[in-house]
Parts: sequence; structure tokens; C-alpha cells
Amino acid sequence: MSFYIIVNEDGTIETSSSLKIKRKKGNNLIELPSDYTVIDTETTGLDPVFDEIIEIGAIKVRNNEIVDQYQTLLKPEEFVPEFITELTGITNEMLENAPKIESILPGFIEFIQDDILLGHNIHFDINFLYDYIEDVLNLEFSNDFVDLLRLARKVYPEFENHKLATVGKNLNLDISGSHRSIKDCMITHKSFQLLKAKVNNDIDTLKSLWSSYTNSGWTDLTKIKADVGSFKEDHLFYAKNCVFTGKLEKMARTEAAQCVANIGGICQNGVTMATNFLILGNFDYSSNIKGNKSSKLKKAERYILAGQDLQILSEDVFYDLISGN
DNA sequence: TCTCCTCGAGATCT
DNA sequence: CTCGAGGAGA
Repeated sequence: MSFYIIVNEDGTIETSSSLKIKRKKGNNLIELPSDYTVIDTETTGLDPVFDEIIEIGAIKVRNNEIVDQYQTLLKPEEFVPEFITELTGITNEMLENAPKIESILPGFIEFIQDDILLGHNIHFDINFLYDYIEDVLNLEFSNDFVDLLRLARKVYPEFENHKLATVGKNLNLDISGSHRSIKDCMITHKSFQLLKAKVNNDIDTLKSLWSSYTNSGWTDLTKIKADVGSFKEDHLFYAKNCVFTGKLEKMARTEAAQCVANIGGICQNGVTMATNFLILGNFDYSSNIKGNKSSKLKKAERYILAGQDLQILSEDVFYDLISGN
């Protein structure tokens, strides 16, 4: 494979392993197809730039049934490392008379056609194949694909991990002989069929696993109730409206809000004409805001100019106020 | 509420 | 890579 070294303007050196290679891959689908081709490759290592494919396996599925299969060992340019032989059982002797990948690629492409591809962590296999197919055939390997790993993590969150063998084991499949391409294709195919059944073959059921708001952890600060018996009625925050902006260094925002509630203060989510205190966190990390003022801060400053009883407090002053009672 | 953003943590493939 | 956390802003 090609090997790149790039010397940056600042003198630092990047090799191909640290280089982001742009591949125009197909779409990563969240679908439950009944027609697809499972693929799996064995390689001499994890890096598509330095390592080589030594075995390709594929299983063609139509209407959920296996209709054809493809399997070949491949002779690499370099020798197979010891640990790969231990992992896969593939020895240099076995590859002695195997074809080189260049000669079998056209046949492989013909086998998979424009099928949706299924694989476990299929990015790995596609990245390897993509580079060969581009180099040898000058073709873009852009089949859409379904990643069993991605689906299994959602559908079976209770599994101790989501390695292919673990998924297969938990689904009571025969996982002996894994780490050979055809066998792994088989485990992948059967796991996928069981996964489809688990979600009742219903794509909406599957997709609903992703639909929960990524923002579900958002807390409405006005709903935070004091969890202590009595308020500190002489405290600066007592019965006053408090708002936070920016990220607090020493505590989570909800913790800070809880402190305010326990004093008898009232937390708001945003600055209003009733706000009395705006507590300022930091914005360094937020590239949205960068050195600028947050919208809450700008709004507070306008209200202060208009004569509102509103004070802006630094994070440190806030800690002093809540701890030093 | 909802959408968009970034950051950091944690897996998986051989 | 993928995801969740936790922000902003509308």
C-alpha cells in the first residue's frame, strides 16, 4: 500500500497512520434488510495503511436465507505476524499458493454487486477493501452498509460487551471457529436475524432506540426543591432569583442550583425582569461563545442599565456565598 | 421544548 | 467511530 510522510510548516511530521484518509463510503444505515451480503475480512493487523487482507469471506442473503457464499485466502506481500496466526489460525504456509488480492477483487465486486453490506464493526472491513478497490480498480467502494455492532449496542445494552463472539454467545449461537471470515460472517448473519426478531422486524421499533433526546439530561432548574428542613432567611440569596451562565469549574450546575434552593433562593433557567443574581461560569471551552459574552450576560447588563436590582457574581464569589453562609 | 454544537470517554475490528 | 453530557439560543 502507499505510504505517506508529510512535513508540516511547523516542522512536525505526520505519517500515513496519523493521516485522516478521506473515503467516500456509502451510508451507515439503521435498517433491517432481508436482502444483503455479509462481509468479513481477516488481516495482518488493524491499520488499513500498513496491514494487508489475508482472507475475505462473504455470504449472500436473499429473503433472509443464505443463497450463496464467497471465500478466499490471499497471499500478502509481507509475512503474517505470529499473533495473527494465533488469533486466526491462518499460517504463512496456508497462504503460500493463495492468489493475490489484485486478481480476485473483480470477482469479489461482482459477488457483492450493489447489495447492502452487513458486518460487525463493518467500518474496519470497508476501510481495508475501499483502499484496495480504489488502488487496483480505480473504483469507489460506496455500498451502503449496516453495522451489527452499532445495532447490537442499542438492542442488547445488557450484554457485558459487544464483541462479535460475545454477541453470538449471548444469543446461544455456536461461536467455535470464530476469527475465520466465513465463520464470522455466519455468526454475524445469525445474530442479525435474531436481532431483527427481537425488534419484531419493525424498523420503527429499532429507530426508536435512537430517538430519545440527546438533551434528556437537561434539568429544569425551576423544578429543583430544597432538600433541607429550613432556609437561611438572612442569606443574600433567600427569596431571590438566581440564574447561571457558562460552565462552573467546581460543581455541576444542578448541584449549584440545589445549594441555592436549600438556602431558600429561586433558580431560573434564563434571565428575566425578576432575576436578581447572574452567576458567571467560564466560556473558554465553548467555541460558540469564545471570548464573547453569552446572551444571558448581555441581557443581564441591559437590565442593570435599566435600573433592575440585578448583580453579576463571579464563580468564586458564588462559592464564598454558599459555603461561608 | 427543540435543534445544534463541542468535548471527553469508551469500544471494536486484526 | 459513536454516544451521552451539557451548554446556547430560539
